[in-house]
Amino acid sequence: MAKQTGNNKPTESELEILQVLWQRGKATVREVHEELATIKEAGYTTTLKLMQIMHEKGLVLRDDSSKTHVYQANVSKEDTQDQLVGKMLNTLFEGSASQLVMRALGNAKPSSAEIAEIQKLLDSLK
Amino acid sequence: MAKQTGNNKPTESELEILQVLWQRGKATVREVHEELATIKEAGYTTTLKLMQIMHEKGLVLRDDSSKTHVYQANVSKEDTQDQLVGKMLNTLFEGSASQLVMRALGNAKPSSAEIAEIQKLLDSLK
DNA sequence: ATTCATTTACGAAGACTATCGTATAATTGC
DNA sequence: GCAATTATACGATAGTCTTCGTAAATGAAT
Repeated sequence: MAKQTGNNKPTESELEILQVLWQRGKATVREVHEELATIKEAGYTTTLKLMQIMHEKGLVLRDDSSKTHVYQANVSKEDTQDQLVGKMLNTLFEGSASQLVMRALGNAKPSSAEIAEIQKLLDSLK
Repeated sequence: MAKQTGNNKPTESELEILQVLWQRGKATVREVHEELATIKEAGYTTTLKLMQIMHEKGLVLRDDSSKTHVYQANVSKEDTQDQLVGKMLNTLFEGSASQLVMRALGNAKPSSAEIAEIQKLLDSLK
């Protein structure tokens, strides 16, 4: 999995595609496209083009040994999350993680199971 | 303060400018520019142009009663944070606030004061 | 008043994104 | 083998963002 260097962050559309790849592991353009079709409108060639560009950028790997190419993510979900959360921390929360956490928790009304999970993490940080 | 409608989210550069305005309340282009100069390189007219565009978009208010215009934010920091955190929740964390919180906390090494603050919020949610 | 500095306004260039149409290549089914 | 389908490749377009040069307006200083 390629290390992310900071300023090659995926675009909105690329993130949607990465979501599918993270979830499925490997997928063809058609598969990704069908899944995206459930949440947005776009032509098949649009998805194709995006995935080709992502390949050029190194965001995905491609197996083109057979006619129908098979793609997979080349950046981890975790690295991507860290990268974007970090960016957000700097540009919107002055680097204060707790402020971000408060905002996220305050709005999202987490379930008690989620709260317990966070509690556990919090305890381990103390 | 104008309500944010979702798809008019500020760009990266616009966020930098909003940061300054949120902090100072009111500011001229020159003041914003000088402050931005400490963290990035850009010509004066670049900052000016950005702020003019932000004015057209309604992101900032402008008092042009004197030659040197005075700007202030027209979107609240809180609304903007909610908007972008919400977006991130959907596109990167499948809507799970706790996952986002874990990521943010896991990486940012919050101080014990911050931890205590989060603990208080967590207690109030239980 | 004329010059000088500062400010705004305007326009344009370059980069990047997202979108799609069309062409070409490969595979499948008769 | 040939037609139809499916996939990829390529190029073009429209939109947006960032950047800056240059011109025009305003105000200050001598």
